[in-house]
This record gives sequence, C-alpha cells and structure tokens, in this order.
Amino acid sequence: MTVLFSRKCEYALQGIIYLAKNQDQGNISAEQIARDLSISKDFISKTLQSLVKEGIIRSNRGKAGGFSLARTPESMSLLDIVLIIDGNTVFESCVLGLPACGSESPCPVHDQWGPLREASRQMLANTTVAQFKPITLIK
Amino acid sequence: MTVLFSRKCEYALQGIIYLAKNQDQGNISAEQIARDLSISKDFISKTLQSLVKEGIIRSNRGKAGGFSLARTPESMSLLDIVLIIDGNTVFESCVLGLPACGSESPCPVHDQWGPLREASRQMLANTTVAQFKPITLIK
DNA sequence: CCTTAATCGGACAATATACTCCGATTTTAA
DNA sequence: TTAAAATCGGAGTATATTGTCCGATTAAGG
Repeated sequence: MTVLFSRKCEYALQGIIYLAKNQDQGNISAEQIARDLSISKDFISKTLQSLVKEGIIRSNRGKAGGFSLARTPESMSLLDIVLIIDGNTVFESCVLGLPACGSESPCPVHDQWGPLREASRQMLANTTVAQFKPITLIK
Repeated sequence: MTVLFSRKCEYALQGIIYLAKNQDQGNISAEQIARDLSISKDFISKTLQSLVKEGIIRSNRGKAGGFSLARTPESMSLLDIVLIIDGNTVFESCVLGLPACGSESPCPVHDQWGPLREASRQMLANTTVAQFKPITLIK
C-alpha cells in the first residue's frame, strides 16, 4: 500500500520538483530525470505527459527537447498535482469505508477525521513546488 | 484508490463492528455478515480468518458455527484491526514518497505531516469497536 | 538531406490487490 | 449414522496499478 497517494502521483510530485530545482537548464529530458531520481524513464515520461495535458508543464519534442515548467514554481501547489493525478476522493468519502457514513449519520470517527483531512488538504494547498528547491531528492 | 486503508481492511472493520453489534446472537455465519453488509461471503470469510489467527475473534466450524468476538468490544481499538490487516507503513514513510525524507533531512511537509499522522493514529487508537454499536452499517 | 535525440501513443507485460470456487474438514442434530 | 451447515485452505480468476517496449512523429544541427 502507498501511504496516501498513488505511486504515479508520488513520481509526478518528484518529477515536478526536479524540474523546479533545475529550472535554469531549460528543457530536461525524461531520461535525465529518470536517471537522477532512479525511476523508470518510460513511466515518468507517461506521468509527466499527464501534467502536460493539464498545462502544468510544457514539453518539446525533437533533439534538445524535454520537459519544463509552464508556470512559476511559486504558483504551483502540491495539491494541484495531487488533484490532477489522483483526484480528490482522498478528501471525500469515509476513512473507514462505511457506506452509510455522512454528515447526517456520521460514524464515530467522522467528526474527528474531517478536521484532519482538511488540515492535510491545507498543508498540500499551502505548500508550493518552489519550497522544495533546496531539498535533496535522492537518497 | 482507497482513502487510507485497503478494501480488505475496511471490510475487516465493518465485519468486526457487525459482530459487536450482534454480539448477543452468539456465532454469526459469514453468510449472514455478507448478506447484511452487501459484500462477498468468501472474501469477508477470508478476511475474518486473518483476525481469528491474531486472536481478535473466534471461529467455530460445523452446523451452528460462525464467528464471534474473542474479547470485549470495549477492549478492541480500530488501530488493532488496521495494524493486523494493513500493517503500520501508513504511519511511517514520507507522505510524498520522497526517498531521502527523514528527521535529519526533512521535506517541506515532513514537520507538518508528522502531527497529522500522529493525530490519525491516536484517533484510531482511542476509538473502540464498542463505540460503533449504535451505528448503521448499511446504506 | 540525414542523423540524432527527444516526446507521443498504443499495445503489451508484470505485479498487487480484490474476489471466487470448491473440496476437505468439522460440528450439530435428527 | 447420516445429512446439513459451517469454517478452512488452496488454487484459481478478475481487475487495477505499475511498469515496459517500440514504432511514429517531431525538431535540431551538421
């Protein structure tokens, strides 16, 4: 099991953080990202393509092509990426999977989970990709 | 994607809550549980067998057999069940999946996620199966 | 114009999770 | 003793996720 997000989502986050860290290099190939982050080139490539479709990053084909940010890293929150890749079901449904749980007939942890979920959401919404620039991505 | 726990874990929680609610009936068959919770008989059966192995619930074969709680519902926390089925990786590793993240070199959300994770854990640890007795499980 | 290097897209393979089937065993009770 | 009803265990199937392969397309540069 992943902690909270899918593997694909985790890679998307790592990839976009990598692009922010190396923003000055211009286009960065999937090959380079894959090598430095120790993940599959084809998989990170596919994942980044999803972000391209949403306009979060840009891609250029051909020689000297690659990926680059489409906006400033300061304007991209982690939540933006999470919502694109995993959607927002994490922030909805009952944490215990109880079908009848809801505000009208809450389960015993419903009212406790709500604030925790909201705090997680805020944490992701208030953290920008730019804040990861000084962070080491590799082990 | 499930919210936080595997489907199997969610079923285990629902199953054990069902047993607590109907504790006075003695042995309860997987068939009855499956029917009332609208989940597969074979799957809930397998899932409950995991809990039997851990001594959380009891099982009896043969006619009039079925499952029943091995301890009082007041003494069983949600965390007990979660740890048995899903383990505690949810309460460890970096929420973003960053390989290098840890207390010595934390990612930007590391210090925020820690308390949230701990609060989730406490929520599960402090909530007993008994508290779900008045809760409706079906939709 | 040709080679090289890159994304793109579709199909495919591998793995993990979710779920099913069925025969063996156990127990109750007629 | 026999039939019914239940778990147990092992194997198998289905589906979703994860990861791979490769040919088509695009662009740069000699």
